[in-house]
Amino acid sequence: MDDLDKYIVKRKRKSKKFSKNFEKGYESFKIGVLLRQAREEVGVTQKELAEKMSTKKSAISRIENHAEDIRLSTLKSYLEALGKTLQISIR
Amino acid sequence: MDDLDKYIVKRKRKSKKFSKNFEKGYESFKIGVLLRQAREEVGVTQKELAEKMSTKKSAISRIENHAEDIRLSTLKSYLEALGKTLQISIR
DNA sequence: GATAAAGTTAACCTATTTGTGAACCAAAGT
DNA sequence: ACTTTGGTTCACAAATAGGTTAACTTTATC
Repeated sequence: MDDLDKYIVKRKRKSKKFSKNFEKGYESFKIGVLLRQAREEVGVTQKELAEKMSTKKSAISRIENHAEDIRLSTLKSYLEALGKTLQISIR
Repeated sequence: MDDLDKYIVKRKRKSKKFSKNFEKGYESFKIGVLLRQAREEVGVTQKELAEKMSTKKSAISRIENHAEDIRLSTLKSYLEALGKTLQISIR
């Protein structure tokens, strides 16, 4: 079981809402996890990232956990602050 | 000169703002053009698309021309209404 | 087990996106 | 010339994302 799986099990225990959203496969949730993974890969804290994005750590946490939707510009800026880029394509 | 090029030349003639945004390479603009291309490829009108998205043709036009930013969910629903899917990846 | 660092959540407020209706333009067909 | 169809733009209302602060929890470190 990898780290992501562990994390999911843990969150499911803690939060009914999280669990339900996860079953439904909400995009919102998935993008949050993707972003968190990207951040942890780079090894930067929410606070550090927040500073680069000129916002607060609480906003980062919200994006990674709660946020129902996200603007494209926010997505881009989150990733660019990590030195990554967003690839978008249409299939 | 392909259709996209022709379209861009035409819009530049008509609109200073469009032209300036295009030079700057705003994401917002590019995504609109991408979406319009996808729609035209499928051969559906703004009105038809709007109906599938439960919205109005004016909203579609705004997304394709004006919109400065867009929500991920809106992007997804636009494309899904065309029978396409959005691929997102992080580099 | 106290302290600090990292993360979560809630509340409030503001900014922005999206819904909507109406007026308008251009092109195409009648 | 009139009508229809597709598209654009504006103005206003409604919905929602994001900024901010503060209190709280968790985890790590001493």
